Amino acid sequence: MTVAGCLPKGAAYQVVQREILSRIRNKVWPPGTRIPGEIDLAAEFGCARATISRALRELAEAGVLERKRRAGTRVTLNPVRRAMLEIPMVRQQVAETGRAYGHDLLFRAVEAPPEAIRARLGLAVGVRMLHARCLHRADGRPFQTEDRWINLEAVPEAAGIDLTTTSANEWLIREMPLSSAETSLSAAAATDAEAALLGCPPGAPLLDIERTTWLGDLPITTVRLLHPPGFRVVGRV
Amino acid sequence: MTVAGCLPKGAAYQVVQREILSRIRNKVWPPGTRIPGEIDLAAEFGCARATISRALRELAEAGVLERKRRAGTRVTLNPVRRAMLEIPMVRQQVAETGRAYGHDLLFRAVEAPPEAIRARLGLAVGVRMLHARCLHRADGRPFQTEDRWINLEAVPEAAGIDLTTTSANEWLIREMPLSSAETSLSAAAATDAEAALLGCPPGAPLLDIERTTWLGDLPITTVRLLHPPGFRVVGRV
DNA sequence: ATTGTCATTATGACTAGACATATCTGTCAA
DNA sequence: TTGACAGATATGTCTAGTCATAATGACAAT
Repeated sequence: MTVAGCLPKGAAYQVVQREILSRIRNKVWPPGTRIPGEIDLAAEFGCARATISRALRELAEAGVLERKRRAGTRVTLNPVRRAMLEIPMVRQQVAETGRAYGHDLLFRAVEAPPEAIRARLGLAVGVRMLHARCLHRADGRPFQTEDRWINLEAVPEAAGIDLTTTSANEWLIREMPLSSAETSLSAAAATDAEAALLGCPPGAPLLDIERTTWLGDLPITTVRLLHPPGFRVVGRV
Repeated sequence: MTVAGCLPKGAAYQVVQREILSRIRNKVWPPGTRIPGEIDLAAEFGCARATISRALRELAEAGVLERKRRAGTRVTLNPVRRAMLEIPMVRQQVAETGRAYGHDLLFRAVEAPPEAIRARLGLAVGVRMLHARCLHRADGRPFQTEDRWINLEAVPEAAGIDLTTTSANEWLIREMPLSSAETSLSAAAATDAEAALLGCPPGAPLLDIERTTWLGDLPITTVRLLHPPGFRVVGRV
């Protein structure tokens, strides 16, 4: 672990990463600079090329560097801010803050989805889906409303679940692991019905999280989650 | 690239990842299962341990697996949904959709921050900060309001910028690369002043993105961005 | 001026083997 | 029964080297 006389704090590839980040910060390598190749850096840091390669690969994944074969490695010119949001299952989210979780099933039917939902999932005209509406509670108080459509062609078993005991979300996470999803966040004004459910005045600003989930190419479910005023989603970089 | 008779689609470590994901999905290895060790998998897939190691390491970073020395590798029991939001600079965000970007500086002063801001950044009582308010436009129409506080103790140069030509955000990204940040999203009702700026009715639901940035331990800036109704932030997993 | 060919070059992936280190387990002694 | 210690084990990291592949730039042919 001989890394150019550095105090060896942590693994060598991390020492390399810290040194590179420090050079970028201190404008030794300003944005846009082409930095030395892996072989040169390996020589400088006194380690194998694979070690440098790992350090650079991870920095590239983080968006700090841009790598291209033959062209070399450059410091990213216009870095994008990335926020990693962790959206846990409602039950855990509530339990983490030490409150009691509960949920009410408000509505359940197998019916034809509205055109917008059908198109979003790319399903055939005339398809019927499982539609469920639900209110999640923390210590009895409204925490989140859920309006979910499930593609029964992809998950026919979903038709048989007792949604009053297991929430659809939990069932889906347990039975359909590793799906890919698109999440979008926006602000919406509470309709009269939503206001009544969430216990806030009509027109109040709600945080609206919508998520559509696929397993491979197969659309599974799309859900709209509404949160009462004051709710925040926090992410760190 | 001999990977157990597989059609070699992509790199070996990716083939391994796909196979592992498929086993988890198909309940060959249900959540909680301890999967075979790296050496066994290397033998099964006919590749080196380093290749298996990389495949598993990345799946662990993605939250699919949990790894512990001596204890082995297990399929994560309660996977968390992660949404990766990319929040580009306003200028790019507007330009990407083919609209013309513009911004107006509404306010600029060096003054004492409100208590909440001061505490959020962990600064001393009585500190003075650069305070700027700004309206960003797309094709002339209001796109985003910005209310920013900059820690002049950390970035004294910021006092000298001409904020009418360069927006504070762009200057900070260019001059202070690689800072860490905490981002939070919520919904807020438009005040009368905000409504006037954004061209929406008072009380309209706005998406509120707040971000606080540090360079190491040093707080740099905190900003509140408000977006008119209809604005969405989209993230993929 | 344009197109095609080809060597060069830097990254990307991989192997076989080594040592490091956290952690679990069983054993033995206080 | 409890605690301390030693061994086993699985992951974590690293090396030195090989082969693969994408992109570039120079040069030649059209």
